[in-house]
Amino acid sequence: MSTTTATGDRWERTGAQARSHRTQDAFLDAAEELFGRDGVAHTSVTDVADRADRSIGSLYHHFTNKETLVAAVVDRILASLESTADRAIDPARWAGADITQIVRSYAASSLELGGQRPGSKRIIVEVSLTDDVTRERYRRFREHLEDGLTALLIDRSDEIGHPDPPLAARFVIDQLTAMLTARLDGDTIPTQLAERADRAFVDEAVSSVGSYLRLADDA
Amino acid sequence: MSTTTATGDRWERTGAQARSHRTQDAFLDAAEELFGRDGVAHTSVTDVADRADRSIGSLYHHFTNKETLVAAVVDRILASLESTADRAIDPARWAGADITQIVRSYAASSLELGGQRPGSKRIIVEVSLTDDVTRERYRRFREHLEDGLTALLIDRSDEIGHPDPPLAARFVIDQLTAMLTARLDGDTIPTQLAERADRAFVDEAVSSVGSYLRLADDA
DNA sequence: ATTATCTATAGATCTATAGATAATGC
DNA sequence: ATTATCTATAGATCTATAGATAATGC
Repeated sequence: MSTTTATGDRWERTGAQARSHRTQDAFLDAAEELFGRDGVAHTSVTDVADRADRSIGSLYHHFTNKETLVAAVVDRILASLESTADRAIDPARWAGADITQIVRSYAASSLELGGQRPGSKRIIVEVSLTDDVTRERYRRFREHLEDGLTALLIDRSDEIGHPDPPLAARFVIDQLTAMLTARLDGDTIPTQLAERADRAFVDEAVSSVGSYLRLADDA
Repeated sequence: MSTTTATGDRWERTGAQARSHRTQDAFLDAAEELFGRDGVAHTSVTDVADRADRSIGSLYHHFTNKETLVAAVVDRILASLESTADRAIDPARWAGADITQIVRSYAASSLELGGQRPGSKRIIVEVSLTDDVTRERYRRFREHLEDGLTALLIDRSDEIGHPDPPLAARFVIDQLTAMLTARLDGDTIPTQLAERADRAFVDEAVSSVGSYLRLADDA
């Protein structure tokens, strides 16, 4: 029947032929694009098949139902985010770097990654509305990323002039994440944050972090 | 036929009987609740009629189609937000208040209002995805609110130690708005911002604003 | 021989309407 | 007399399947 199986409502690729692999990717690419642009609920499986230049019958050969297709798209997005986050918070990567460098790099690369795939987050947020598994996995991803970044800052407590370094580190990462989210959401929160050029925005964000933490070279 | 007319795709109440008024409110209340909880796309007009304890025929007597019902709900939400914002940024209201008081009040009342109706924003964001008029109106609302708040701060430039008060005021309002948004989105961005108690969060946000602006009583 | 794809369509769900019945208020 | 409401259902749209045809790779 189908070459996909739902393991605990999740998705697993089990295609045999090389053609199968290409077709599944074509469906996933088409689905991700349309889901991100028009929303999952407003995109029909027929739309996805048309966009992928394949038939609706072929789509249902590869995916049990629309839910499975959505889960596959979500899984691909989250897996990519998770691996990026793992690399970003690896202490070894930041050996020798100071807080300003870490913060600047986090802000700049978030904007770059988020700007490349603006629909990804929209998909995750929409699916999370009704799917507990996705909501929880997304929450864990962000928690993992923020915890890792906070730890990088706490490891550099000697640079922090704020009287409570652990609390200040945590707050500053939350604050920065909120600003990056606002800026990346664009249509959702399009204020001055969205209008200012990326570089100027990062500069001001880094400066704000520095003054709140009372970094050594700031005093 | 119908007692609603679509004026430029917008909605106008034209009910005659007292009963009509009550029924329209019942439909709007039911729709707002379900739209906010399950999403507009996942809520059928039948769901709305059932929730309002009225028939589908009655719903279509009052609203031309689902789109008109959605527009009516959106209009009610935005009108409420707009009037709240107008009151919040009235300079007369803040005569004698300093920056810290303004910022604290903005943060506290945003959290209070947003917490009362968590679904409102979700509805606006979902509708904005496909409706240009709503997206633009929501953007204008936020721009108006942020411009007003920024002006209140700039009027108090003598309190600001930052070398560029207009830029600093603008940045700080953006930053604060981003944090409030993150906190209110709860499920969307549930990190430490969401876990900390409202009062502690407001305290830390106000303190952060103070240190970035280099407020007089902070130096 | 097995796997992938296509066309055609069944089945489910949702929006919207028609026409009959009930309530309102002059 | 006018307005509001209800029941029943038509019409549109979407998901999913059946069965025939084409391509793959041992």
